[in-house]
Amino acid sequence: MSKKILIADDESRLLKLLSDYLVREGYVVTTAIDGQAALDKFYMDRSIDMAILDVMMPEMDGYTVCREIRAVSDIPIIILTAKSEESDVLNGFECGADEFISKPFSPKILVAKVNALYKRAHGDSEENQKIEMGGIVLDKKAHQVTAGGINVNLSVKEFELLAYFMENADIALSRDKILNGVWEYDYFGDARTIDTHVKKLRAKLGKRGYYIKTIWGMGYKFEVPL
Amino acid sequence: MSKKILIADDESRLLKLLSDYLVREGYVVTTAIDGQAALDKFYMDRSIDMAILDVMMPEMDGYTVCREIRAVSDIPIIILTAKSEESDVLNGFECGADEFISKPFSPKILVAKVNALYKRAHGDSEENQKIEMGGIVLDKKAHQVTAGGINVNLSVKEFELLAYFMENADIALSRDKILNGVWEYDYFGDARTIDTHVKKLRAKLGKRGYYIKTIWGMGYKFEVPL
DNA sequence: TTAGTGTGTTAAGATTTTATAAAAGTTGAA
DNA sequence: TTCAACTTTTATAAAATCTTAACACACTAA
Repeated sequence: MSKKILIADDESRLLKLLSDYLVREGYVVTTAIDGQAALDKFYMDRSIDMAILDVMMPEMDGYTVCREIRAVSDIPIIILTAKSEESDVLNGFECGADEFISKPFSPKILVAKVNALYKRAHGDSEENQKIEMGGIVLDKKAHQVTAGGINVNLSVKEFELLAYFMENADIALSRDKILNGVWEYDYFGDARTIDTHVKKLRAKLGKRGYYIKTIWGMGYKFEVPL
Repeated sequence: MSKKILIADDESRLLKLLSDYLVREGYVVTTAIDGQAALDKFYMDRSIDMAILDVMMPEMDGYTVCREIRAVSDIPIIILTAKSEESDVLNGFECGADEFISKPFSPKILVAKVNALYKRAHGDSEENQKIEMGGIVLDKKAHQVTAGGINVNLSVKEFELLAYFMENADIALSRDKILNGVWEYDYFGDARTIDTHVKKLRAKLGKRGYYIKTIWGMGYKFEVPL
């Protein structure tokens, strides 16, 4: 597997920095110092898997390069923007890019986005949105749950809570964690709310409801018995 | 655990606002009104766990402060930028910051990012925390204990007490130390409380219960026989 | 051996935490 | 708007745990 990335930016120091980071992550990097050069390199080497394009470049701007590439290829494209102006964003979406990162940004963020895009493009974790445990099947995409083959009708919060439990099976979860995981960041509500939803979930899941164990003085844990 | 954050910004209103939010989240906040002051405070108090730096500050800008700190420390650093400063990519990239947040931003987002960074920096704290000794397996993540492969059901205090013992195996622990380690800092209760819990622990651990040895006139020690 | 001190055991009740049910508030569709 | 479904809060009951106290027992030193 190649993992070849094309980076185009007219600031050579930035080019070097980005390149270093990505090489360290195991990517093969090709660089270009202007838009025309980027396009040339893209046509020359059709094994390129991803492109990172600065907007402001001599010869040809990033949007144009993006459109040209997109006309013939579906590879992930990341656009680096210097300004977060409305027109830029519109331009960006229209050109068919997958991600935007506005400067300045930390190398970590860039690397994280590159990794995520790469994964998505290569179906590594393909819409793997079905979880099955102990006879409970949770289908995130269809937003549907069955227990022992029988459809269980859950409300949104109940569904999200169950999903959170199943994704963190065998882990003891404090109410705080559950609030952070299922509710909003700054939710300041009563932790007893969780109890109520747990009660409903247990009831709806029937005998399988007690996969959700109470850990007294601590929280809950989803655990399928052996 | 300290959770100490240094915030540097020359706008005192913003400083106060951020500080309030973070204090509410349980952080200890130190503030500085210019870059030099920030650096001074950082050097003065080396227990600071995270820094939030505005770019535009008198005396010394945020990037410089960031670089200075980064030269001697790996703490997470968040840089606050204004839109007009966004073009300063190289500075941003090179200074080694972990996150950039451009003004204006919602305090909610800042708090969320601070929390995320804090977690990441502290090794996710509960990844794979399994201790095994003499056939007793204590899994902090799952909040579960097995002795000889058989599940042992412990209450919270019992669990914490066992964890404390196992983390301090082969060390003689006075009741005072145990109280400080497992109970609240200024717990004012009867030392006999520990005895009661030790008894229950021993009983629940079966024959392995006597790994918890009594040191007469001193306290207890967890020790696995050879 | 014996007094003195520290520890083990037990059980009751005080405290904390969770379950349940019902009321109140929200939201979105008809 | 009104209704219905959902979410959240509140109140109370029920359960589990923690602490205390009392006493029996074990260890140590004179």
